[in-house]
Amino acid sequence: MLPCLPMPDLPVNAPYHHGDLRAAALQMGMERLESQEQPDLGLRALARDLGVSATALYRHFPNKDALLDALALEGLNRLGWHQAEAAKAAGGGRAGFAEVGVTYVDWAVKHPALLRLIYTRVGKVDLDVDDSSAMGEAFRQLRKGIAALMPENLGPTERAVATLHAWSLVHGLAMLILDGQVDYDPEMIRNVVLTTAIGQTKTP
Amino acid sequence: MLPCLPMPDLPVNAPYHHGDLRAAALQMGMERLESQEQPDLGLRALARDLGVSATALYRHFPNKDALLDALALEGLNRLGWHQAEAAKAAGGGRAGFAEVGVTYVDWAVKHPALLRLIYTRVGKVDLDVDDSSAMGEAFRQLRKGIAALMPENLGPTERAVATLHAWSLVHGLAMLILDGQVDYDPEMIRNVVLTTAIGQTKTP
DNA sequence: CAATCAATGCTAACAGTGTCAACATGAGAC
DNA sequence: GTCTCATGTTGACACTGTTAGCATTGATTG
Repeated sequence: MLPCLPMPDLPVNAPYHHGDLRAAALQMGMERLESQEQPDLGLRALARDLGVSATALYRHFPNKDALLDALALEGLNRLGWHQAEAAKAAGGGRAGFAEVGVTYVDWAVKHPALLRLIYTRVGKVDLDVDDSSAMGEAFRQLRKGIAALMPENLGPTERAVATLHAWSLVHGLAMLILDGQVDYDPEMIRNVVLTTAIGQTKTP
Repeated sequence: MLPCLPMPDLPVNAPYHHGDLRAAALQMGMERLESQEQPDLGLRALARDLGVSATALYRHFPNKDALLDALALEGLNRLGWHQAEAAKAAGGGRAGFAEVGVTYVDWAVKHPALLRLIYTRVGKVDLDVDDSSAMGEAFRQLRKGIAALMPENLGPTERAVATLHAWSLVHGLAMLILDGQVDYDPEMIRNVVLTTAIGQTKTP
């Protein structure tokens, strides 16, 4: 019910004359991503609510896509950090593994617009070419975090398969819940994640 | 290189005086979804290339969303039909199950824009309220097709868990491939899908 | 301290979009 | 033959992303 957040202490950094517009724009975009399901991230709309001209943002982002990429990167870093924390807290073993999966889905449910933005944006970045991009690096870290949960007695390919399996599973689960295909039930998710035989090979 | 497709035999149905514009619009939208990764489905752009006025489409669709919904529904029906065919051809057992999973991912790779549209659109439809919508029905059928692949000696809840697991897995796999996170390798996918223990319960 | 310069912001404008209201056209029904 | 309703068109409004050119300000020099 607070139409305008009353804290005046938002100058995160004030290196230039009117305030840190770039940080302010990212913060406002992030707030919208957190509070609305389908946030309006238009340049003009953002600039208007920031009390600034329509084209002022072009001094900080080359175009709209760059702004969205920056927001997606920030979201990806938050997700990666959150997952790392969960993995640390849950410990190893199947139970801990399931817990981390539940954590992923839980985060997705709590930040639906942000997760959608992440996976919308990362699809448009050419990760093969711009391999050293911040986006690619953040994703590599996320994947590494998932791989770290795997049992240690696996070969490299088995490990890769298991990592891909886990990632696909929780990601698909999150997407289906976000799209309203499945109700969000942590117990159900725990069961689904546990329905995985790590290390099983292809021999039928 | 054909600016105007020269086949005059596109009157799928010609009940009114200028031709079946609705069908023509859907056909053109579908062609763009099939041939381009990020197709331009704007109303004006479509109307222009259809040789028709910008607002003519409003006689057939209440707004842009309705057009996109219609395209998504058509895509969903095609996907469901394709999956049903694959399930019929693959037969039962773990191998057949994996084959159907590979088929799903394969379809997604071949129709990336269409699959994205489907899952973008279905998220905006309120399936709880409009439960009898064509979209909801098509999705229910897809889910039913997946459930039919499960072994028959499972209880209803185990069946639900296994179905959700399978659906999440292939959907997440498809999304990760579409987003460039994972290379498309059918053998890899087969392995990942096989890394699933159907019927395993939650007891650790 | 004063002058310069680059960073930052503003205005005006262009092309494009979705959407509405009002008007025109034509095919089929009486 | 006339009427009517479905279909298509024109014009307009409020948006959007983006660019070019001009204004301002803070910091960096001499």
